[in-house]
Amino acid sequence: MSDLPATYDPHAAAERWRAAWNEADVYRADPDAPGPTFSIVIPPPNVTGNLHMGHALNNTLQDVLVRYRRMAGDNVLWVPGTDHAGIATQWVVRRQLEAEGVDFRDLGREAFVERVWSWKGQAGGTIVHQLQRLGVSCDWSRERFTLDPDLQRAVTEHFVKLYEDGLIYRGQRLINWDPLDQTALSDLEVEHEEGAAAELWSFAYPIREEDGGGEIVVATTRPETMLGDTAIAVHPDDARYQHLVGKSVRHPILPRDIPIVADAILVDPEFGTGAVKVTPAHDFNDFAVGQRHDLPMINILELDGRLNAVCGEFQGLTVKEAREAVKAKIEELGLFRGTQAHTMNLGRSQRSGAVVEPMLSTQWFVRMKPLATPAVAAVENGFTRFVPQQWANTYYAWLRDIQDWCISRQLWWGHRIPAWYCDACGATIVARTAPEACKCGAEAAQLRQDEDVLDTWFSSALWPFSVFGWPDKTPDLARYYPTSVLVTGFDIIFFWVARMMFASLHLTGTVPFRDVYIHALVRDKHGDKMSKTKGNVVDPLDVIDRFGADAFRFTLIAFAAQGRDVLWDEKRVEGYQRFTTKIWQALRYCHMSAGDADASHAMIVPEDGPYERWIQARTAAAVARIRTAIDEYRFNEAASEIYAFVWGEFCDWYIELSKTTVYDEAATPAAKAAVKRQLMDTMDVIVRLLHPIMPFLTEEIWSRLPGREGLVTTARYPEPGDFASDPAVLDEIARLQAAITEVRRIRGEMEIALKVELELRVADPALHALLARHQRAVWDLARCKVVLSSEEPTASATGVVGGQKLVIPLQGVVDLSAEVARLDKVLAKSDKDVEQLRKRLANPSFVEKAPTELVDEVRGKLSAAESRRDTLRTSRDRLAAALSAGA
RNA sequence: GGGCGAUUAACUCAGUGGGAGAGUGCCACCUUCACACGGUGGAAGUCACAAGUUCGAAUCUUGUAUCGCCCACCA
Repeated sequence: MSDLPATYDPHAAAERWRAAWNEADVYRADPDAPGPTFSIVIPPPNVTGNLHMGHALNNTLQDVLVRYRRMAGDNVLWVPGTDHAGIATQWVVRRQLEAEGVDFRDLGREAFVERVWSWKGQAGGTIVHQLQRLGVSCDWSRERFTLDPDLQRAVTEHFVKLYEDGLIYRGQRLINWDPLDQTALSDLEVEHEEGAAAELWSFAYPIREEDGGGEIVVATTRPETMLGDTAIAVHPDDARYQHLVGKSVRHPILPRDIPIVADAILVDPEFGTGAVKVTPAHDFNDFAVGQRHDLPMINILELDGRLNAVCGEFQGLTVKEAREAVKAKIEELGLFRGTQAHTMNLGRSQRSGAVVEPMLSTQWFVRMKPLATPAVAAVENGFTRFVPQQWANTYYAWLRDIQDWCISRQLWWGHRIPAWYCDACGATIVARTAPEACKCGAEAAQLRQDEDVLDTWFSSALWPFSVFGWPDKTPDLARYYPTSVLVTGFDIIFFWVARMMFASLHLTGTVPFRDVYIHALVRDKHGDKMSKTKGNVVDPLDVIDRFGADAFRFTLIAFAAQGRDVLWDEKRVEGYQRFTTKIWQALRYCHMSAGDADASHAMIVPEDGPYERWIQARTAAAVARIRTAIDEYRFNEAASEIYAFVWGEFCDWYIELSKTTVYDEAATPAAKAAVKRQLMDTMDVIVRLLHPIMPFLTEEIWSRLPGREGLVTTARYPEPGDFASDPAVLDEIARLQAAITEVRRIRGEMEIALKVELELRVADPALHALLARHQRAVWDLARCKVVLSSEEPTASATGVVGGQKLVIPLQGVVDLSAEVARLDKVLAKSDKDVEQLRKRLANPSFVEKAPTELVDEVRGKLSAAESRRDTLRTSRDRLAAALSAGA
């Protein structure tokens, strides 16, 4: 195999293997195929989206699970797709039209929606292609879009069912209004900006003359809303105001009187003046007061956020302008009563950034309490499990204190609400298909469908089963639903996870997924959230371009410790890119030394040498640890186990040990064949273990291993039982490694080059026999000749392995005072070990109460440490004495 | 106001009851026939602080400090 390139080209490999997977159609699921079922639905990215670090992490995690389960023999399905993302998408196209000088409203609904679809056809696939560059193994034949006809049908079914069950209603309520997008928003779509500077501005309402005159002072951060005030509230126990309850004040600007009411819930008598202006149509707390006291609710705003006709002279002003104008007017009327600095939280639309106005509006709502209760119970009872578990608390907290969900949006792009209003009788008809006629006899022409569309998340909530064709009973639904696991970020537990839970429970009678793996956010290396304004955004595609998808994916996985944010540090990718190089170089070695090896897979254990048995036993242990780690969603652990095995055991030790045979001209062909086969077999195992994390590299290597058929992506994932375990050989090689390391340490610290050949004297026959058996390895790795001898020349270096002394004569090799200095250093450590162990055993309650095995273990350690210390000390003293005698 | 999380080597992070690890960086030596994107060895930490539980605490409890996030929102 001399045609093996000197380096790995991740880009060529990605191209090649993506095409090969497609060609072989290996990720298409078959509901009739055998095996345990493993299914995942992708968190559908917005169709307008571009791949960001969050997507990269999220999808790499899913891909690791999916590739692993597939190789492990499961019947795996990973459903991909995108979300129509109502507001976001409407905005993209709206801006495009504006750039062309067209106001989207002039285009009309039908033409606009058509335009969005055509945009989707051209540009909507961007994120899908970007995901593919990451190497994800979705079943693309099952790709779904939340506005596909099937999924629209599911949404309609969802709406109608909830309506029929009394869980959806239409009503006039206070909602969050985005004056820029001119649509209602749910509570979740409003983000609260903390600590906005504001002023608490006080003014007086004059009490009616017939009620005794005088004034009552209120404070507000929003003076303009006084135009919609319909009450003044005071605390019922507040002595200052008790006599005024039931009386009225005169509105200083508008021609109306306003009652003074007592409300213990709203009013804190300690705060401000203890009197509160009440604007039920523009404040959530005030709205509740209005309901309690049956107050009129006066809407003062147009849909674009400007003041309406109710406001008289202020009509047409923006809220901001009106604030100043009202203040000026009140000062002019002599009613201004002072101001003080104040901080408040400002609600902004998540999408548009506009300041959200609480507004009285007729909208559709989902009654949440009856839906939330079973959703909480399902997690409490373990039908769905959060990983890490702590996120269940977040989920509970939100669902237990939930408000009704406003689901109608004043947009054109989305699922149209399946409700019709009869012009003749005013009836509301909710139906799965457009009704032919009204009960009152009115014909279809007199029925108008609701103009609004549904919150995007109303359709996302169905994703785990709508993608399978629900409400039809499809084979996919039967086989793959409920899904195995949902992998997502904590930021959408409320938006999405909770909603999928209650929608699934209500509509399908089952939880949508067994596990929810919640991963963290990807931040920059300082822990800051990546954002365009901060300019710290890392583009995953750029990382892939520079380092390759394999190194990028490995980095994400290695960073993905449970419950922790991922702090992006490019240095780490560089490190893992080196890991790909290392593996590639290992492959080159295997080929150079074993290119003509027998291609057979068979592991013929009895004929194998000790190093082959050793690496097999180590492989068994590594495989077990790696499988367990992935099974338990400890991704970073799986990554570091593979890394440590490949680099620290296979490359550092097995490959080096294999050279004792590979480069030994005297070795028998059978011995060489066994080593060559082992090299290839271990590469084979490594590549299969690593495939879920580094799919392209491993596929490339697999294709270059002799005798391996097909694709690694369809190969079997290794199991610990595939490899012979051999405790005796593990112990033997551990001693060999310890001896080699001890010699290397002496060489390193005393700066004795490897080309200086040394003698390694061992007095213990057993240890000598062991090292002599591995003389070739000791020679290759430490340049020592092993000798059985209890003679210790004064000029020697001393080491200890397994309680036995190693002596290395150094006469003429090195300055012996260096060995004294080295031994002093080692002794200091050794003394400390002994001291610590003694201290532990000196504690009677430790000996008494700690488990016997542990106490025995510590005793063993102590005697080993003491013997080691004594050995070293004797040598050190002898050498020091000789030196001073000689000097 | 309520809740959650973090604080471990210079840096980025693992480590959920038995005496602290990795990668990067640093120092020394080595161009030895897979790899200098390498090898070998080394230095480096009162595990934020305080108290408690325990024979034993980075790990469990409580408190404190600092940082971050989520929820609620006294006008």
